[in-house]
Amino acid sequence: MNRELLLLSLLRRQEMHGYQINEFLNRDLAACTDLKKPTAYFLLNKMAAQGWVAQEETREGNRPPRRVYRLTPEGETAFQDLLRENLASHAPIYFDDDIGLMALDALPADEARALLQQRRAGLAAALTEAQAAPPHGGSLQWIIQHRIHHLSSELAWVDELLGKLGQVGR
Amino acid sequence: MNRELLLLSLLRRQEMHGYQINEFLNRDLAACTDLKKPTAYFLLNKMAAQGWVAQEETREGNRPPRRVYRLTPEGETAFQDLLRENLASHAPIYFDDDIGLMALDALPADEARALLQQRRAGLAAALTEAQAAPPHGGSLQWIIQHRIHHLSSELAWVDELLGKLGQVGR
DNA sequence: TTCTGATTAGTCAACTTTGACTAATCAAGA
DNA sequence: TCTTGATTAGTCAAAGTTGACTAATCAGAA
Repeated sequence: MNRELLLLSLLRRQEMHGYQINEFLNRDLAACTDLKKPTAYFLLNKMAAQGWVAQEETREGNRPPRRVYRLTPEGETAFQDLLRENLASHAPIYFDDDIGLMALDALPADEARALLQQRRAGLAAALTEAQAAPPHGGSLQWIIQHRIHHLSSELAWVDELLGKLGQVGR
Repeated sequence: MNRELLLLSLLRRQEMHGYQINEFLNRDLAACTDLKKPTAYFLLNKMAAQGWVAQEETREGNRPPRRVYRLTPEGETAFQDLLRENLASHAPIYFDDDIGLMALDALPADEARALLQQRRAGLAAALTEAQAAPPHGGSLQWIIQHRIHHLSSELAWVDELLGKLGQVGR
């Protein structure tokens, strides 16, 4: 449902055509979601069938035609319902990412530590990059701050883990 | 790929039949993954076709027959490859959960805060529950500790957010 | 003038995931 | 004796997701 909410919240601010939506997803939201173009169209069509968004074909000058998507009143209601649900609940926290930790003993301790060091480096790089971006005052500011918060937390966790493994492993 | 890794790491420790696997997923791993029964069978069949796991039908006494899945040598190799990849990389961090924060201004500030308080309460309950479980020494210990770490971090984040919204909102 | 890349529209087949369902055996309670 | 719930096996249609692809217009570079 959160992907519908994302699209509805974009359209709520201003009507957009598909290319615009996908540019926004790729440019501004790439770090925050993995919603991709065919899925976006799939969901837009689904929501159009539900009456949450309306499509209108327009054309300016000789430019390629645009199909503009905008929110209907039903869409606004759905948006508010989804928003309330989204704010009130936290995502279940799954750690597919951590599954390897179930089987740490399958590798030599040295190799496992080296691999986790690689993970650490990747996290540190992502954190540096996220922090380097200029402070953002727009609608994405909370998401960006959460991302930084989370990356810091993950980095601290890997360090803690490496510390514990270091003690045990030698 | 991480779901394959999960199944392979289970089978690596001991061969298992489907019911056992799904019981383990529902009982012990429910908080860590959302891998569900039909997906598990789908992946087991796929990996069987790839030669990573072998199936064998057994029957004890009058009990219903069992189809036992076990790792092949190719499966062991695949397991190690996936494990190395898993340990060395961090999951991309997507915040479908946070999408509502893009549209906070769509609700009265008071209501938004109240909804986030609900989220906070849910996180706090999950954290209490996770911490209440007796310290776990088995293969899940790191995952459980990561879960606790993450829940604490999320709780701190929501508190920080509520603090900032409180200042702005009045 | 031709070619490349941005702008606009998607589509499609293949893959993955899931809620809901079927089917059989056996132990134990009512 | 009958019913319920655990143990064992899944299946299936429907929904969601994605990599790769097509098609048209226009501005600007070569």
